[in-house]
Parts: sequence; structure tokens; C-alpha cells
Amino acid sequence: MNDIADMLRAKGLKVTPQRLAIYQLLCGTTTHPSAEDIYKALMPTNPTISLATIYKTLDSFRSVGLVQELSVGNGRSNYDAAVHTHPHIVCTCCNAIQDFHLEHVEALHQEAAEKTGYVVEREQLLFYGICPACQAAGKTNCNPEPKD
Amino acid sequence: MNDIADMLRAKGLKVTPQRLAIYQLLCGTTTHPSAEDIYKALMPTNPTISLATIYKTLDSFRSVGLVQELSVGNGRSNYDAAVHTHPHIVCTCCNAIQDFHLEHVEALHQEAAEKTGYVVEREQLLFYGICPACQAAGKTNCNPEPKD
DNA sequence: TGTTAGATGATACTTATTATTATTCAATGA
DNA sequence: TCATTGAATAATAATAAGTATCATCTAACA
Repeated sequence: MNDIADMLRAKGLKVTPQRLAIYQLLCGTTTHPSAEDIYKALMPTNPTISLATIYKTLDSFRSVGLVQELSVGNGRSNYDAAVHTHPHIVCTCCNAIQDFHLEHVEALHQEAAEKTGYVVEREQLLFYGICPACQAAGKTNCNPEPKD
Repeated sequence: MNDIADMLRAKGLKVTPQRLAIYQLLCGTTTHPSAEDIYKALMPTNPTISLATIYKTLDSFRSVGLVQELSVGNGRSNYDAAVHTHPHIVCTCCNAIQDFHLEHVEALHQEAAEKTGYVVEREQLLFYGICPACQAAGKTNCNPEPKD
């Protein structure tokens, strides 16, 4: 079969059209969609897919480490098919979520363990600011404090 | 008046018993309570306080920078009266949220700005692991993957 | 002390997510 | 290839966090 199917089987998950569609969608985007985003994106090609299936599938994928779940504070979860942990930056203006790379993340991990005595399993490094596009559009202060 | 009252006035907020109670509670704890936690904690002394007031007050406080809101992925917001940004570590076993200090956080901020082109406003550095108490209790793998 | 803008409390509502359950289907082996 | 079976799906009800609404109340200030 194809690679994705083999990978799902290797993780102990049955291969279904829904799972393939969800995983392929996630692999082909850098936008960190929510469950609802995925549902809407798959509707045209998979009109009978259920939102409940999206949620359960994402949870299964997370359980076996195929995707990571982000909580950036927008009231829902966003998903990233990248397996290795990396920082994210969120535009407080257009709500885009972008991956980037920080040097020495392992050192932070280590430092956190030393400072706290925790056995550190993972981290979520989130930055918030204004993306270049919003800066260019002059939107320098879109959601500074939502309630102002 | 007292310091808290003056601070609220200085931020342009009216001083009410509810606001004083909420702020004092937050200042006197390191547990990062949720709105619901605060509501329950204040019930004995403020039996008529409304949950809606808690939410609105926390939002006002956040708007003026008196508290910071955390999204650690537990489906609700947790609040911290500390104004300066600092990392948090979450026990995946007992769900405790603990403050700690990391060196060179400003450098990360700077590096994020350089790597992404964003104007970086703030960050939320979250680590997940097993706290010393849970380790001592032998709970080394409590919520590794909630759905397993 | 009276006025008034803003705060509170009660509650209805929205939205994201989870639970339930009958049906369907992928994987396995005869 | 077909039957079996346990897991996955779809539909939908239920839950929970947070927000909106609005009548009442009160802190701030003249």
C-alpha cells in the first residue's frame, strides 16, 4: 500500500478513508487547522464525514504521536502533523499560527527539568505578535486586548 | 485606601468588593486557579458573587495587565496574578501548574522576532511532565495519553 | 446628596468537545 | 473469496466553558 496506510497500521490503527483524508490534509498544510476547519475542508471530497469522526481521529493520531495538539488560547484546539516539538508564533491580528525553529530548545527542556524537579515530557513554546503581512497592512494593534 | 484599591483606580477600574476579593485571592495563591476555582473559593466569604462577574473581572484585569491568562490545554483558562511573563510547568498527573524561572527568556523573545519577522508581544512557555510529588508517589505515567 | 457610567447578578445562549449507540467496514483467517 | 469480529463511523444528544443580555445596584464625582 502507500506510506500513510503502512504508518497507520504500524501504529496499530485501522486504515480508513477518513483517516487517510485527515492525515493527508494535515500533512499538506502549515495552517494548523482546528477540527472544524478540517471538517469544512474535507466536506467537498468526503461529504458524509462526521465531525465526531474528525475529533476521534485527531485524538487517536495524538495518542500514537502522529499529530500534536496546540492550545493557543483561541477556545479550540489546533493540529499540527509535525512530530517533533517546535515553537509556534500566533498573529494576534489575523490569528495565523506559524511554525518556526528556535536554537537550543533541548537546553530549555533540560533547564526546566533542573529548575523544577519535574520529569519533563514535552513543551509548548508559544509566542504572540503581529505577523509581517499584518504589519505591512498597517494593522499594528488589532487584538491588543480583546476587551478594550 | 489600600494598595490594591489604588492600583485598580490607577488602571481606570472601579473598586468593588468583588474585584478586591478576586485580586486578593489571586495574589495569595500560586495554584493558577480557573474562573470556576475562584468562584468556589470565594463562595464562603462572598455568597452572592456571580460566576459571570468572575469572568468579566478576570477579563478586565487581563485587559489592564493585572493578571495573565494561561491556556495549558485543559479546556479552561487559568489565571496568574504575576505580571511579568515567565514559564509554567504542568504536571500531567495531578494537573498542577507551577511557575518557574528560565534564564535568557528575553533572548528567546528576540530570536523569535528575528526568525519570523513578527513584532513579538508576549510568549507563553509551557512544559509538561511529572511533578516531584507524583514521582515520589510512583505515579510516573498518569496521563501519558488520555485516550489510551 | 444626587447623578451617572460602569459593575453586578441572574440567566439565557453559544460553541467546542465528548458520550452514546446503531450501523458499517477493515482486518484476519478458514 | 467469504464470514467473522472488533474497531470505526455517522448521527445526534449531552456536557461544560465561556459570553451576551438586561434589570438592578453602586462607586465615583460633582
